[in-house]
Amino acid sequence: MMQMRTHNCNELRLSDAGRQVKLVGWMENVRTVGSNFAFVVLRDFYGTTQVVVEDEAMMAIIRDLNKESTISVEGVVRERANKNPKQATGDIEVVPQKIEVLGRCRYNSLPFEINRSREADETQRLKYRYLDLRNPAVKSNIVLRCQVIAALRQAMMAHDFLEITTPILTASSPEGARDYLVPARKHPGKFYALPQAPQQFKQLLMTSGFDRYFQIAPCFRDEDARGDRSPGEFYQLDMEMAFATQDDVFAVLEDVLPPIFAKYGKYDVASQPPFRRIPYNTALATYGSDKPDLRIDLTCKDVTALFENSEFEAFRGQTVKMVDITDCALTRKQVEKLLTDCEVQSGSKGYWFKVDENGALAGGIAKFAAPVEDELKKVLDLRPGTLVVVSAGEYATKSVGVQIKTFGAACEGHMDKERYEFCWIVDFPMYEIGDESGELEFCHNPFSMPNGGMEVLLKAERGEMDPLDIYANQYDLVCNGVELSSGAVRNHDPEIMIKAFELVRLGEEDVKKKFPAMYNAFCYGAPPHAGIAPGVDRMVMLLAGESSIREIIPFPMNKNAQDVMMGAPSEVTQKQLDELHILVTAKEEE
RNA sequence: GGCCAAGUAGUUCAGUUGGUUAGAACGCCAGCCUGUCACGCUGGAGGUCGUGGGUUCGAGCCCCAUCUUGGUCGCCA
Repeated sequence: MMQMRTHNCNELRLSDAGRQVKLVGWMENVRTVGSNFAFVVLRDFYGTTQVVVEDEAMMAIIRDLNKESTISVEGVVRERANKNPKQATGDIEVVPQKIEVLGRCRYNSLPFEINRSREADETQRLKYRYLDLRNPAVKSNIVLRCQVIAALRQAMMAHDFLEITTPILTASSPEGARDYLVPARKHPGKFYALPQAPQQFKQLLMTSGFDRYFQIAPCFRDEDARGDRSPGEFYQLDMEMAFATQDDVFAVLEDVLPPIFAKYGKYDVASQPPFRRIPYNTALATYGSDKPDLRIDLTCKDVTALFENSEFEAFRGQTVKMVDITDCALTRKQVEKLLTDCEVQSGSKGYWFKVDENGALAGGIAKFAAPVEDELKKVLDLRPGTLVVVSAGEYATKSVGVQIKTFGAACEGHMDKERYEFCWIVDFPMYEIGDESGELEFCHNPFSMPNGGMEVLLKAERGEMDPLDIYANQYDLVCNGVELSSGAVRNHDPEIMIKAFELVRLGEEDVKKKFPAMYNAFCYGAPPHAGIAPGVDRMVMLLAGESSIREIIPFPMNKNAQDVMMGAPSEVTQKQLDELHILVTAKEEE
């Protein structure tokens, strides 16, 4: 036989009995029964097949091998005496005539057991990622990732989008996150930057006359990690459409995403278009979050007015928000534990009271709620069994958002977990008062077209309207409480761009300096255009039902942006530094 | 950078008010077992309890510092 294998380890069935075959794979397990009889589990990418070793020559080879060695097994397929219905190949086994060692595993003790690697310490898993990935349960997320990306590409092409790659080595962008810089050998003292997103390139493509662009785009941002945010690099389904409105962008994603979520997701129900559209301010007021989880049926009510003169100091004169959770079976201890969890996440203390079986307010801060019980009943459902959680103070809005997500997940009957709920968050404010400067600043990004265009900017300039009331044609796509992407109708008009900058005390020179290529390009006739960029990693994470983004990245970095397997980042030679004209002024302690 | 949690055998964990020789499961090694499939049975090896200091007659446990990891806030237009 010339090929290395005739079948894979998930292929042979009862009908193959008697066939001469050759399999290859990893020796996953050996079960010896008696002294000259053993079952060997052979595993490859596709599955496992049992090899039964019955003679001394074969036994000698197996005894000499550590688990996880790769071997080739040539032999005959035989019907099993005892079949295993749990295994796809459980009706047959292979009786070897020849076993060849292909790659010896030199260690009889591994950093973790392959099939239980998900329970192992994460640093060990990342250091030995190639072993971790041998676990089919770990590998399956990477397979899923591949399938999802292929499906996205196919769907985008079907919608007449062209995939165009944009530069990885580009110019540092003055706005946004910290850049990853790359020293330019031929230009001492100058640096390339890795793109935080292909934002400017895709807008330039629109200006070039490409009508619909997309890219599975690598993006690089030097910011700290989170559970759902990988440090350093991530991928976006970046897209942009010329002569398009917000509705056009929504229509494409509402067409592309639900079938992919339904097909590849852990849950088979995905909300159907059109997705709910929730104005940013409404989302904050109703859900305490700009990324609400619509699987949860809880909302918050602002009861600030009722506690203006409260005896409770934490409420008096403060913003007070309440969430009524009907039919809540949580014990007092559980409630307080959950509130502590919320406090860790939001940094703001939470309070509670409940309605007992007689309809009386009890527990927690009931004493302070009692004086306004009648008024509370008008906005809250205070029937027996209702739990009310409360946030107060400067950060009440955000705090109540954390409470809704935490208690919604913990309380029976308030969250239908097995589904994907999409919504658009729309009408983001264009400007805000900066925390540090105390002056008007761009709230999100200066690329977005203000809702109302030049007219509203001029009004604000003349003092006829509050600039804080200007909304941007900007939107977020949210699924199950996860921000999947941000997008906008872009500001393609240099005049409006300059005016938008003038409101934050900048001018034409600043626009030119910050976005020279885009500004110049827009002066040659630009199409109105709009786009969005859903995060591929987060999407796969939702589909896989994982809570850590590292589970769906083939070779993830740890929280501190290190690749412990490759040893990155690492020191480089003095010669390399010299070529790059780099003087290192501080070093990390070894 | 702040806050919270964790760090004990190769791995995952337990370890009582601070008190004898630090345990279990899995893995590993040896022996037994001719139909296992999370094989089984018997035995064995394997520990500077993250590191350094302190309190104490006595510290895995208490205190301080430090390191590492995870979560979270800041940050992420």
